[in-house]
Amino acid sequence: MTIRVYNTLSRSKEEFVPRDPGAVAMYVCGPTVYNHIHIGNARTFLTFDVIRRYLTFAGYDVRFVQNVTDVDDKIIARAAEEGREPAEVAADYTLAFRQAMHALNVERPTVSPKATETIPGMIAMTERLIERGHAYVVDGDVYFAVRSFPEYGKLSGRNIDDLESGARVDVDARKQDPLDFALWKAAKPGEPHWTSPWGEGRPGWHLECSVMSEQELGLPFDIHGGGSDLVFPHHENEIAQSEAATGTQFAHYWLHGGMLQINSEKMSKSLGNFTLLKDVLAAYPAPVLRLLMLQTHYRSPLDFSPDRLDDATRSYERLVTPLRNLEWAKRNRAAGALSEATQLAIAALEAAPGTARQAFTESMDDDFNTAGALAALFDLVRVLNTFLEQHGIGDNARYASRLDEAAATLTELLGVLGVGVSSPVSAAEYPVDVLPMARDLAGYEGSDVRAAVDALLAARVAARTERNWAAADAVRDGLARLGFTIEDTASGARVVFHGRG
RNA sequence: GGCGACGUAGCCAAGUGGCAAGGCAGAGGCCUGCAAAGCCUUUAUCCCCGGUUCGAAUCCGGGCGUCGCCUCCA
Repeated sequence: MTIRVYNTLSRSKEEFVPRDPGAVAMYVCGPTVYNHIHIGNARTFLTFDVIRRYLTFAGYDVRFVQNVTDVDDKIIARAAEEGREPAEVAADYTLAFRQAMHALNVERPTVSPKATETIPGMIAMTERLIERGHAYVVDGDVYFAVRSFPEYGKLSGRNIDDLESGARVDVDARKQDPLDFALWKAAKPGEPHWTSPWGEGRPGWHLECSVMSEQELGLPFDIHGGGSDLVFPHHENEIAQSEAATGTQFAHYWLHGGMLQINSEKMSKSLGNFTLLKDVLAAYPAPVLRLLMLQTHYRSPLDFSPDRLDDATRSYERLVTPLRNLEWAKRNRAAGALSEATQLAIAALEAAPGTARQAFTESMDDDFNTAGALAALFDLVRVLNTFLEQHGIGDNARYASRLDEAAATLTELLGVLGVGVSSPVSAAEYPVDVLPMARDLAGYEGSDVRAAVDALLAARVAARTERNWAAADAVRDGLARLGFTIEDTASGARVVFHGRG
């Protein structure tokens, strides 16, 4: 199997060949911890989580490095606003970031270095750059000289002269060239600072990624990822620093995720049109948000709206319902009157997992086409649903094992996308409001929510047997108000709790 | 102004030379007391105009429209 990836550096899809056979070294730019992350940030982290998971699924041993920028102008500004120490602000939002990533089911990086723990390496790289004539000192600041690196602009496809004609670069008379950027900044009073050969100061933003990736992965490493808004200047500057300092290629494959948009406009903190990840996850399960984002290719823009989250909720239901139906069918195996499956139906079921796996893999191999991969899973769902619809599970173990294989494949491949399918809500989380309802409608006097729901279902069965539709529907409507849906099956009624009424 | 993406059904979206995936919504049917879940059927002159080709959503040229980067930004 050959994986092809779109490389920003070459502007084309290339066959992915890692530096070391069987292993992948990847680096993804992490957050600057001055606020909670928004769902645009989350999209990028989700994208690279899926890429990492897929590479692992494909058999690679993935070393995944992601920095935390915990010293920066915005953190200092935020701390000043709140009358706190920058380190405190950074620590709080670092924790919040890790919690949010956990909630989104993003796997933890192999290593997650902090900028403040990488200061000696950054000073060393700055010294190397000065020695090699790529950087210069002015009043305690150190700047990288872009004109000293002839390949400057190769990632973003621009040249220094074009950039300068844009007239939006700041004019600082102390710089040799307006595009020169800070490797080291002299600290102003009250700012976090470290001792350096150029006086007390703090590192520039771009430097940490160059240093950490080299320290943790070695050069050149395989994959460098981030949002497409980091291509210029951040990633361009990383390349300039690292390659000027080492004379070695920095990273082989540059992968960039598309922007999340609101009303066709980029979501960003400066525009103020952002939604925080933690707020979305408070209202929708993580798999739903993941599914929404994975239905679009990672490099395309994705317009976000609550309506789309609702659509994704239904898509998610479609993916997990067959798993629920299969479990139900197994539990009630003896109860249902089940037809003998035809050879054709058995053949279809038998072929489905392999077909799905192949289609999934082919899509993912093609630059991580998650939308295509999901289509393969929906096709598998249809086969599973159709078989269960027409034949049930039967007592025949041949069906059971084939159904189990199909379900296991579905679960496994969803897992590669990080879309969890563990039973959404356990009975323990049923609302206590079912108790008074069960007392009124079913005469249930206990305090066990699960038993209360069972009693309500039994009362409804009794009412239906008597053709007392009003009583039966009172149970159904009452449960619906509490967030339960009743599903009548060939082997009895069951409830599905959605957690929201 | 420079550089770069994108425009496929009511909505979202995959597909980059050979009869247009998938999801959501809608319509009809099956099942149901009515529902829910599920199954079956059904919904596209691929932004416009030229060109290349036996054949174009796909390649080339020109329009129109939308977005991103060029400043902190995932």
